[in-house]
Amino acid sequence: MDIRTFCLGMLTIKEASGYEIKKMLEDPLRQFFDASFGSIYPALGKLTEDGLVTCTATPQDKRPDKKIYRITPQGRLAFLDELMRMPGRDRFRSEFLATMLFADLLPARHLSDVIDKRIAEYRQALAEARACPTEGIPIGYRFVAGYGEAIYSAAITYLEEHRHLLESHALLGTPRAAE
Amino acid sequence: MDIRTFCLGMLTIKEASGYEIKKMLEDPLRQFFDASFGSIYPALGKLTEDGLVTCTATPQDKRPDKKIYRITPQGRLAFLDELMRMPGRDRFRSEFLATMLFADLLPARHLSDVIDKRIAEYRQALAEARACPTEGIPIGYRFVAGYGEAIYSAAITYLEEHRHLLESHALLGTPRAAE
DNA sequence: ACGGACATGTAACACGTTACATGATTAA
DNA sequence: TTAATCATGTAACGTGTTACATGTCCGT
Repeated sequence: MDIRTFCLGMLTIKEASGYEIKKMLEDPLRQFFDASFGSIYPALGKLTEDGLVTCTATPQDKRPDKKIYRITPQGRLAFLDELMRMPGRDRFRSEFLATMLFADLLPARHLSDVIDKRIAEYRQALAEARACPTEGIPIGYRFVAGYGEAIYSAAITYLEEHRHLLESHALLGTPRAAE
Repeated sequence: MDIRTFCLGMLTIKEASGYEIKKMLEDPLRQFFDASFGSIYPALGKLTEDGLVTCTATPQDKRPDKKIYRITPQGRLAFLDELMRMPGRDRFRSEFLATMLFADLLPARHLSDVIDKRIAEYRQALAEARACPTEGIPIGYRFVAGYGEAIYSAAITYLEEHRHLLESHALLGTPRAAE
């Protein structure tokens, strides 16, 4: 699902400006969804052109007009259409895992440092997922936040229980079997 | 970590052709890392230009030369340099989760179908992670495969235990609070 | 006869990020 | 005075995918 479609989806929940859509992607959802202004604003422009949303500019003193976008009936249909397609594969791109893949090349101290920091980040993500409000939001939000909790809990547990595999290896300076 | 660096990393494990690097990314690792020929071949070309790898073309009958790449000492240094940098944030882009976010817009049957299929896919991924060989590969490989197991197990459990939240909602046809 | 594995490579395209451009208000 | 929040938008850039181009061998 591209940003354009995702914005359209956000507008099924409530009317919003580009700025507000960006904010909705923070806190509980930022782990899974993210977008920059540079993609949101053009996306909203295109949706307006295509008649899937309407735009009302509200003048504000000493600021650019706030543009409130609302989804149209055609917009709802188009979004549903997109939503009914079978979702594609997940893509879990992780620089952390890429680093762990080559952990045997790293100094022991640095390795431990990287793992410590990542566990701390995951704890942070977990706390944010748990802070997800339980009212006034579609059920899907809670479901996704819960998914985040489950995944991050599992990741933390795994890292804590298995980090020694990499760390003991690093301390021993064991050379690779392949070399 | 971009594809170029990742190829360099693969070559720290053993010499390989572009085709072989692509194959190394299948099976246990494909969940986390992936790359197309369209990115691998140009990457190897650039690495050769930069002197980080060398290339030996082995003629084969009735086939294009097989080009074996080997990492150079400078290549190892460059890769280590890259590996020592703190890894950036994970990016978990999931069309499935994007769909679940708006689950309340979907017909109940379709929703169940999507969840069923996804659970089946995760089971498949889990089986592949478990099939990861335990010998002749760097310790990091096993660690990453184990991470995959942990994550996919947790995801399956979560989906099985919480899918009813979305499904009962869909059956009831409960309208959104926000509307 | 057809698809898949082997083997490399290029070009067009899609998609999103970062940096730039502008500017007021408010809290530390 | 420095940064953050509010508020929108464009252009350059990076990075990777898909499709195209070529051709053999092997199994069913």
